[in-house]
Amino acid sequence: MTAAEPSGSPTMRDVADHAHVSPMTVSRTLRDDPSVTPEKRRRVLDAVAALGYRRNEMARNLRLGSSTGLLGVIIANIANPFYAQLALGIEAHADKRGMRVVFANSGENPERERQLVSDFAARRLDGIIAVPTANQHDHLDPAALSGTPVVLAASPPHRINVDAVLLDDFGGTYEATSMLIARGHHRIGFLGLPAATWTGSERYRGYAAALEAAGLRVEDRYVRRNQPDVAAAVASATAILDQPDPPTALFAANNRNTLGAYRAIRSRAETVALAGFDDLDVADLLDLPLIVVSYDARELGRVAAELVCEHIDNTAPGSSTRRIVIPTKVIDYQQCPS
Amino acid sequence: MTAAEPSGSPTMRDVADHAHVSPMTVSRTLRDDPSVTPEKRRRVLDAVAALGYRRNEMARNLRLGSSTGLLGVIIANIANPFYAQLALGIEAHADKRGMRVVFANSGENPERERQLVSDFAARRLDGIIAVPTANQHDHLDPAALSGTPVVLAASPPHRINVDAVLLDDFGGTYEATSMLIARGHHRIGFLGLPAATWTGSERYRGYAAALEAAGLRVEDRYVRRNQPDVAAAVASATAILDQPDPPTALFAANNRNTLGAYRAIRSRAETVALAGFDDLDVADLLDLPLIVVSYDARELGRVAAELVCEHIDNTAPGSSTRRIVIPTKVIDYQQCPS
DNA sequence: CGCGGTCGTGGTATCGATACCATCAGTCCG
DNA sequence: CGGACTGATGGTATCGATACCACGACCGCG
Repeated sequence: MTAAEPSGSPTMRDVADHAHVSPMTVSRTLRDDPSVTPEKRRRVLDAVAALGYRRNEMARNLRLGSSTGLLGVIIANIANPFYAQLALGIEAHADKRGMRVVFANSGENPERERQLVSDFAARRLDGIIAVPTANQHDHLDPAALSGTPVVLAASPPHRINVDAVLLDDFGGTYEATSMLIARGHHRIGFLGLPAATWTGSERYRGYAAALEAAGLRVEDRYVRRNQPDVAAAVASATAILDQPDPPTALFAANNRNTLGAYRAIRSRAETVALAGFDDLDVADLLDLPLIVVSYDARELGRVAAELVCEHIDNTAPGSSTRRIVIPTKVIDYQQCPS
Repeated sequence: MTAAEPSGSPTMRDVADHAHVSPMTVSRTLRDDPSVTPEKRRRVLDAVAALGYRRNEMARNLRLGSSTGLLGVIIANIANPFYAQLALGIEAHADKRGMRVVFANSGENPERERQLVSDFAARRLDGIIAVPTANQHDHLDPAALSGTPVVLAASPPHRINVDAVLLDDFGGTYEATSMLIARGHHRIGFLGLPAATWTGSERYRGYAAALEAAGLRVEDRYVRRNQPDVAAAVASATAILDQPDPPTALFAANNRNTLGAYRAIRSRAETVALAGFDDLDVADLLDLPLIVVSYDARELGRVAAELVCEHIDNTAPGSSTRRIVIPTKVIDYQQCPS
């Protein structure tokens, strides 16, 4: 070493000094500029290796004004397998575009979600895909995010102007509930999600509409709408089934509730039919008939990535707010014995 | 508007012009410097709101030379619930420290892992926690990453000097296999992971050691070690069980293999005992006795975050390579009927 | 009334990397 | 042999934000 190494990360100037060239030559070498002599190129690369130098992407991006090549994904609950599939779909498309994807977990906490979005925009990610936790979307408005494109997944925008990729929450729930009714169930319980969320209200709407279409009434005592985890779902299902004149079937509004309902039903003597939103990868292994509302979560992610990439490409994307709906498919695991 | 808005993201200078103050005053206002007159403060904040201005964190970090406050996590397979728990544990600790966590998925692709690590280091994240996919760890050496601290999870470092948080792969497998033997099984199949990975070789070692300790021999025809997904695990399990003189029990080296083995066993007439590494959240719902090697994945993440934070704090962390082992616990789901 | 001291504000240099232009050596051709 | 030209290299300004210093206004006190 010709001199004392600087304490912090080595910079391009350090490499230049070490290789006895100018910083410009270092920059060119690392940018694969062909106009660098093989001799100097070698010296630079040696110095880079000797110092463990690594170009500072943030400074580079600042100077170039170019995009960061990053797509940010804010998911509501990393422990939910649905989001894992969503993530894979997003990655599949981003890969083709040569973009990198980073994920952050809001933990279904609106304040955290707000901070994460703000942070992603401040770091100038090229685009953001968010699964909003609450119904307040002001913080997701690109106009308030220096124009960073935003696409919502699984929830439509509320008072802001962005694209969204949705599930057919209403239709899927309607169809599955109707199937229970067609099997002769007239008292059907509902394990739902908070009414303040889009999925929570849509799936409830689907449930209620199916009952109404069959001339049945929604009984509030059969409905619970706030189970944050499987244990709570078990408790709610048990409470519903412990009433006098209990339902003969349950509809669960997502995978957590389906698992909870399954556990509750399994531990009792009477048989209760079960249907639920979200497929389970072990659905066919359960020893109870189960109807699920299934959908291609990966496709949902892929489409969301496609939309956000279109916004990234078009400097003037127009003000068309697109809503794309991913279809759902009802699967009856009673019909297909493993 | 007093003038045409600039096309790109508004900058501090734009805000300054709009508010008729100098960029310095804008900077001070946004930094909550008390030496700004309320009057000008208001003008600045109004301009910020009017322009949708957002401070550029990258430029800010560059100037301040301060840390980014980001912890990067590179996980091997986002679809594996184990990693979701790991992520939650990391987040729990990072939250307490006021750090943000971003995740990236290597998809068990070593080249992708290399790119992601390089990218995280180039963007000057404060620290990296990685679950390495292969046994080649050169790209994870902090010396080659401008000194960015690295902690490995679930796999010890190979020829590099970093801390790691491990599972008791050997012990857990040994104990569970021994339990199968104690139940009278003398022919035990093994669904493993690639031998080139740490977990793959350790879990195989545990299996083999348990057999040997009981005076049994490892039969190669009972061993398959490369099932990348559940379907492949089903196929391998079926192949093992279809042989003449088949095993009466199987050990599966991770949750994918356990599920695959379960499916294979379930579709045949004879009963086959099953044990596996990784707990399943539906383990108690399966209609077959099941032994699992369980552990606190969240704790693993928490400890990894702790270690990497210590490195971030200590400017000279010493060269002690620590390895912390998270204990495993064997759970017998036959014993605790739901 | 003048002098030192605070307080609010703006100018300038800088973080690390690169675009642009200047420069200088070497080459080719009229 | 000289001038124009190509090609490698270095100097300078800049991206957006902020640390540091400088400056003018205002205050109180002798």
